[in-house]
Amino acid sequence: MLPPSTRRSLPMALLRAREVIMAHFRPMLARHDITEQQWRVLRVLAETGPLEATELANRASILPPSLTRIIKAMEEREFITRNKVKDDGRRALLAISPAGVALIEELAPERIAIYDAIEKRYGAEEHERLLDMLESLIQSESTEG
Amino acid sequence: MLPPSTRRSLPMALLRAREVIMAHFRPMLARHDITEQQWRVLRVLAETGPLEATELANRASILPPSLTRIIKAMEEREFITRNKVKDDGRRALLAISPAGVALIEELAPERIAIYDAIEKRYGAEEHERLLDMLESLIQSESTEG
DNA sequence: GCCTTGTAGTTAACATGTGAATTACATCTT
DNA sequence: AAGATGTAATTCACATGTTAACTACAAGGC
Repeated sequence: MLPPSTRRSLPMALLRAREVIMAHFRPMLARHDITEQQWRVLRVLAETGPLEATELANRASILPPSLTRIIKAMEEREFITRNKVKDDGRRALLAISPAGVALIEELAPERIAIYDAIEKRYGAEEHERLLDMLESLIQSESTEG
Repeated sequence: MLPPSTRRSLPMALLRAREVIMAHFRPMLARHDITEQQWRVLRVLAETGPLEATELANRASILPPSLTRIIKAMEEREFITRNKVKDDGRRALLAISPAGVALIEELAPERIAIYDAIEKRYGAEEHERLLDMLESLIQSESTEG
């Protein structure tokens, strides 16, 4: 089997695909002075409710050292809160604040419009199939292949 | 249309997919003390021949400021060379050195083995289809949708 | 109770991502 | 030829990615 060229390798294709998609969201995030990762943290907490750092890191696909810094910044801006867990001095519960919820709600319409535009350009069925295939790939690679 | 949950959004799926794939390559790169981006630069130059910085940045999907730093580091390690272009003092041609070629050749077998293992786990046909779909997505988003 | 082992989170060090500003050249215009 | 405009590359400032080391705490074994 030939070594894949950079023109057709899975890592490069995934990277570029993500770039072109995120390009549509960046202006929105920049206008509200939040990063892509901060946005992911907010959404996960909004959807899931309070979480400990490890679980939050997994769900938002952010590494622990990055999450530590992100949490600190977002606490200062009062988008999230942190409360120590009784019975275990190591853990802390992270939760979205009312201001965080407000930000999510403010951005919701634009966010939906962007997603819809992507679906429209690429095709709704293709979009669904692509998501299925990516999830399948993630499964095949993460379950001790 | 509902806002996509973090469990099924294209940006998150692309990010996670890339993570699980790259996890297989990182040990190899770490053993040779090169980063993922340095590896991309080497491969692009090996496949394409000498390039100017802008073209190299595009092909390797690396932003100009990052490329500046990467080039500097790789020049010091003598994996690449740089030659000013006559007639235009701004441009420089970047090329892979013999040591760079040697590194690529040394890693080739392991690289192929990793790709083959991924194809095997995920399915060769699925793999091809996924690449096609990703390229199609990139096209649909980059051509002034 | 003390010691070992394990776990959650943080810190440190360095590389890259990202957007904005800057420098060095080229080219165009008049 | 001087000035305006455009382009290639770099620099700056800050955020995140990444690995390794470290701290703080918990649970289990003796």
